Amino acid sequence: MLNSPEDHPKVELTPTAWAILGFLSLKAQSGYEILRAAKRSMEAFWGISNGQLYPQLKFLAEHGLIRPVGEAEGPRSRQRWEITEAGSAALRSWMESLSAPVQIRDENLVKLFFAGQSGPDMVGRLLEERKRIFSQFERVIDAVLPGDTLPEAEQAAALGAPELLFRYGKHFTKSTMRWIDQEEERVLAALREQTSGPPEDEPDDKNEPRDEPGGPAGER
Amino acid sequence: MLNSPEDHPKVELTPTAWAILGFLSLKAQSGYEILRAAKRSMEAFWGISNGQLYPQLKFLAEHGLIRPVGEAEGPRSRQRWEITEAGSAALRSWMESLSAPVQIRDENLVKLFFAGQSGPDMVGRLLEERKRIFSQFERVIDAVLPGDTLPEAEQAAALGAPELLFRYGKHFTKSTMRWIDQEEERVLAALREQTSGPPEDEPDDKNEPRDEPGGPAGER
DNA sequence: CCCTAATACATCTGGGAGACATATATCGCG
DNA sequence: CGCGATATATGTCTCCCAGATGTATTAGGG
Repeated sequence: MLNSPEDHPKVELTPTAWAILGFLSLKAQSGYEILRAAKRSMEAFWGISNGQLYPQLKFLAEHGLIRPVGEAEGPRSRQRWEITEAGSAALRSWMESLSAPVQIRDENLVKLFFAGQSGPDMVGRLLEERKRIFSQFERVIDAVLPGDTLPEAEQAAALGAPELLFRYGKHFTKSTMRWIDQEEERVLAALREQTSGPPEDEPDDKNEPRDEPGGPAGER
Repeated sequence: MLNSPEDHPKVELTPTAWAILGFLSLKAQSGYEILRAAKRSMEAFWGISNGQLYPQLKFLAEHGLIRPVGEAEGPRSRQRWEITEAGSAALRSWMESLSAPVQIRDENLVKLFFAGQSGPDMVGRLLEERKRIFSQFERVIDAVLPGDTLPEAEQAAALGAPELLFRYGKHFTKSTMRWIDQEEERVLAALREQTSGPPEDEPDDKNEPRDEPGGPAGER
């Protein structure tokens, strides 16, 4: 047959391209539909941006991993795409390849890192903000499984997703919230210490929050 | 005096620039030292890349938020920097400003999202990989607190960090590992179901992993 | 039939990661 | 003392990516 795997020798794809291919493996759809599906289903753990999507669709088509289905009704009208045999094969081999390490960018945590210098109440304020951030995060997660309004094609893949992502998101947010509560107790303890003179005892923990030697502790 | 806050009206800084400023608020140091400190202390939750660091140092100096201390011994030799008054003020107002939402890029999770189509054992393989990823992650976290080898200046800020980051990292990895174990039990259940005919009962959970209604379940 | 909004695709700008390139300091060793 | 190897330190380049913005198309209401 025509499309042997050797037709398109081996192309390096960007992670975004693999994700696009993944969505097209669920069903044939347009770029815009991919965008919305990605936004609803996995925005929390993986972004697909406008600026990457359309060039990548073109690139994937050029390399025979996807093909247009039907005709675009106009130069700027909706165009649906479907995955090819070669695309499915590539996708499977991607699934079996090593994944990139998890990458996190957490500005609130950076602030917390430096907040020690500014005293316990700065830490407290940042923990409050973190609570807000993660309750917002949880709302995003909750939108992943809005009951039974999911399109059929995604329900077909339900063994892995989106239920799995939903469960992970829930686990993740709940666990983070618990950590914040623990840290807030620490802050309260530090504040008590500060107002009532510093006693030497410490609760049950090995990492005692040691005072700065001559530092800018009580500058607020 | 000369450096009133109005000298440098208001500049938008990149998140990386704020982090650099934060490290210089701990102590005067060179770009390379910042790089190493960031790598050791917060690589897991915030990256500072080579390509951003040196241009940003120049930018911060131009805007009077940091200044060189001493002289560079040669055109390409070590140059130490210290934070200025204006820099400290800017840093504090950054700490009080709203933080960007947490951003995560988790390729393994994307694969898991699409893995349902490929059957339970693909999910199982990906969960195994996830375990490896997070045990690696935990080793990074463990390196944050290597006993007492931390430089003094960072120990001075210990109320917030690096102990706080260490605790968060530990909490995060342990929690993720627990989730993986739970999901692996699900996979085992699905595999049992697959080999011994599908019984209708389900363990105690509300999100039952439903079979695909005519799908490519047993294609391996 | 026009106005407006939603849909859909496309482009642009700047931040960020990592590889690579270059320059300097240090150290072992004969 | 000299010389290579390694670690330190700064600088540059490329590509990926997010988000903003721009523009064309479609749908709906009056």
